[in-house]
Amino acid sequence: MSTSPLERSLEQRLGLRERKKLKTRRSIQEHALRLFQEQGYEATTVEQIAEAAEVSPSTFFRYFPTKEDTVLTDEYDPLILEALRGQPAELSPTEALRNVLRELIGEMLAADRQRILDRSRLMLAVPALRARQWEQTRETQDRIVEALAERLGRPAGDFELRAFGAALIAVWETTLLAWVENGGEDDILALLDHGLDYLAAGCPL
Amino acid sequence: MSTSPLERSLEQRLGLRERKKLKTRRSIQEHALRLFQEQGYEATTVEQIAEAAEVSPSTFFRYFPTKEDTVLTDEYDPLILEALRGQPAELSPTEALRNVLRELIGEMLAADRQRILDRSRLMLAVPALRARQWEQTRETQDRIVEALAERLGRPAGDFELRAFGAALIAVWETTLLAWVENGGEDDILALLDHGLDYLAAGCPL
DNA sequence: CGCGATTCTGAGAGTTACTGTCATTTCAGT
DNA sequence: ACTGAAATGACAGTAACTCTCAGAATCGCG
Repeated sequence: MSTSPLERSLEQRLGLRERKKLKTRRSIQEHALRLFQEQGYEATTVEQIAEAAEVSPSTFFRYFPTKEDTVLTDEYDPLILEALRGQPAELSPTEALRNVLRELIGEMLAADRQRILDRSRLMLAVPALRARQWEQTRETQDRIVEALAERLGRPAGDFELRAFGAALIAVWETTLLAWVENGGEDDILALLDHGLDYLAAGCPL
Repeated sequence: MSTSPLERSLEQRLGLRERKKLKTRRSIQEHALRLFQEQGYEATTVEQIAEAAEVSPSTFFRYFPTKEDTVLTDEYDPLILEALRGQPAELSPTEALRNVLRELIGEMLAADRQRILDRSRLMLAVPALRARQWEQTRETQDRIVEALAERLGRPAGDFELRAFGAALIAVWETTLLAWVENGGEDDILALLDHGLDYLAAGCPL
């Protein structure tokens, strides 16, 4: 008697193969992050990580294209776009984005505060990671600008729109940086609001 | 009869050793950039560059700590600070920075337009270079913020000041990017003014 | 000019992140 | 159980660096 698809989706859901893959992936990532904390990022070799996770170096690279990717699996950026498209059309871009950021950051912190703080610290401390992170953020910025262009019916390359996106991301990065530097003790949402208000006021100095 | 220090400072100024070093450095850099243009950045190995410049790979690394540095020797960023400190104290930071950027970009373009365009294109096209460039720009941003803090008598870590610096740099990067994408045909100063005005107006959308 | 001290250079060996190939093992569906 | 597909590990190779060391070029001084 074979199990029905329904039962299986409840009990195991994924085949043994898939479960093993997920487990291996998590194992590699956890050992990597642990070793980075213990010995530093550069001082930790892929070989060590592979050994700790009990896989061969070849397998490591099948799961993570680069050593950096063990830190930089960024699940949040795609969510921003989704949330942005979900915002009511009558809101101005500024308001919509403020909502989106508030929502996501709220959830994010509630779920993972300490892990986010640790990872952010690592990313800010290691040049290679910082660089990759910025690259990723830039892509998100571009996609936000595209989404806004669509929303406003402006051309995709619109200069003001791009400047807006860049300035917004800059404020967000400043906020995150300030928060991390202060050990995660500030109220990051208040800080962000402050930054956005300041930006909307034309950055008076 | 020995030459006086004065004469030497006009005629050779530097010893043979120093002159050779400068020559070697320039040679390596020129061959590197040429090869990058011809075959692409990643496809060009340090060994090839060294061979073209008629030095050993060891020597290459004595002159440039990394392959990236052959492209990224950035002589402009330090000038910004100097120019900023030279601005009259009664100008607002915004005005002062606008002046500084206008001055420097004007000079820069007058001297080297095509080379700047080529190098910028390369830097924007190659991820590794983009990343390093951003890192460098960030450092400049930090120093600008420090200089402004001093100028205004605010604490160095002032959040608004940092947000200002970040937004300003973001607008500048957007400007440069738009200019390069359009083949350097726009009036970059007009574009920059537009961006700065837009920022000062609070990025209305 | 000559000579010792300093600096520059090239050769070579080693490390590490990554890529590609291929045989072996492990799982999935029948 | 059996077969095709996917995952794995061993291995070889590349390229960017790093370190060391011996020899050559340059400099400063008498």
